[in-house]
Amino acid sequence: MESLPGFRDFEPSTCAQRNALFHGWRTVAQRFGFEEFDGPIAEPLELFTQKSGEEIVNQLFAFEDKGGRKMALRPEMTPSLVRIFGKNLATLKKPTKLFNITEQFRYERPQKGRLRSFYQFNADIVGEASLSAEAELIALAAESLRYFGLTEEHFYVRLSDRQLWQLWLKAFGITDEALVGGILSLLDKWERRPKEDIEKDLAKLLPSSVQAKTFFDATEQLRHCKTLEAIKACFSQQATDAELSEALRQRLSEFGKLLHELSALGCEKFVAVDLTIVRGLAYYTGFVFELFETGNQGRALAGGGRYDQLFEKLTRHPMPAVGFAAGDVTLTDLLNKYHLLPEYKRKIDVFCVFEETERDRALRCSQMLRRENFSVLYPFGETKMLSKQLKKAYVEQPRYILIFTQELSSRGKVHVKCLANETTREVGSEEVVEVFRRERD
RNA sequence: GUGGUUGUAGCUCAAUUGGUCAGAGCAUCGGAUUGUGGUUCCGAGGGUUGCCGGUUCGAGUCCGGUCUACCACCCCA
Repeated sequence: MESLPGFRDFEPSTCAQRNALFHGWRTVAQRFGFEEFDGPIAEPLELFTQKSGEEIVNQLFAFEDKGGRKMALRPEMTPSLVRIFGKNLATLKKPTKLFNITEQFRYERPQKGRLRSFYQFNADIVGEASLSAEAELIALAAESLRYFGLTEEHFYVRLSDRQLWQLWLKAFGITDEALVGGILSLLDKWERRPKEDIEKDLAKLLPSSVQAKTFFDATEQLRHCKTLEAIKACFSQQATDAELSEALRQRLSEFGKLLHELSALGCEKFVAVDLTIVRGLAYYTGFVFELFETGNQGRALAGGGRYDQLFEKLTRHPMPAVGFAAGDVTLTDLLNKYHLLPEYKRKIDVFCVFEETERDRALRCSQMLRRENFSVLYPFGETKMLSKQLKKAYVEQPRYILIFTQELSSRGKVHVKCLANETTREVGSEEVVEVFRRERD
């Protein structure tokens, strides 16, 4: 029987790779002082529909329990985070820096870089309105990739700002919230669809005062801006009133500060201003970013941004927050591509082989060594010839082989073979543990 | 959810136009080797060719359906 579509089996070698990812993520998050938390793997369905709307249900593993409760496997961690920490926001330390490594589930068609069950590294800063939070999260995202040996040759951060986009639309007189959302979602698929289709959709959305063609060309120009100066120049081509100019000046100043802080954090090599990133869902309120392989092959390695209104929406209490998530599927693909995931090999310290009469003695010794934190194997079942046992022992490549024979026991000795230098020592039976303790140091 | 490609042993792959085609290597287990050394040699197990149906004297091979995987859409929290 096979696993369900989009679900994976983790045999020892792939499980070890997965755990290596988890270890790296956890290590780096702790370096930044983020605290690990976790929540239930399933939540009330309502938690997800409140945040994302009813349409989300057909993308969820949603079902009813035997008590008729509507529930769903978690497709992301942010709603749980808001639920858990929204309970006592008033007493929450600010800022609170949180991370977790969770299995998540989305009912979608599996394809490259996307499965139905996957793991994500989530990091969030709650209770910090300043851009220092964005800077630190982007730095954390970059460091979590650097940890595995990836450099600016392999990946980069595309940094954008939904507030700039709102200002841009405002310059065209577009302020209606639903309309802004519609155009932002159009921006999200801008380069994946033919120009004519985009213009057609724009013509339907835009107020009659704005020509689709004009808007498209100007927006196309803004999308390609690589610097803040270019963005400023782009805006200045539009007729903007004093209020808008001042708002733009302030926002560009914030953007500049963020870039500056990222430089101080040693991330200038990784970060590119890139307004083509807007991110699909509407709850992002400010800076947004996505990490990609250089050349933009494949899906995003990580993505996130500021969501200052989500707490209020779900708990009625306002609370600024920024977060990102990085998935294991795209990262594993990338690391495999550059051979940055080591081959897994079980590490055994000691393999015991013994003559039939010495079995109990060998097992006693094995257990003493295990209690001293050494990994120890010995053959199971019917005792075979020493030569056969040794064959098995060598396959495991232990650091040492312990040999127990009747003849050695009669003299109170065992043999300790060191595979590294092919030497054999004769050691007193009672000293074995002490000898290994010394070896360890 | 829509379209395209695909499927042979645990893994990687063979099998002429439909006709001894169900095979090899790796891996696993056993023996050679009745007591201190891996690499050698020999052998064994393991597949209703994804599943269901159809065409045919005969299907791994052709046709239809279905499922999986992959790719492109939709979506991407």
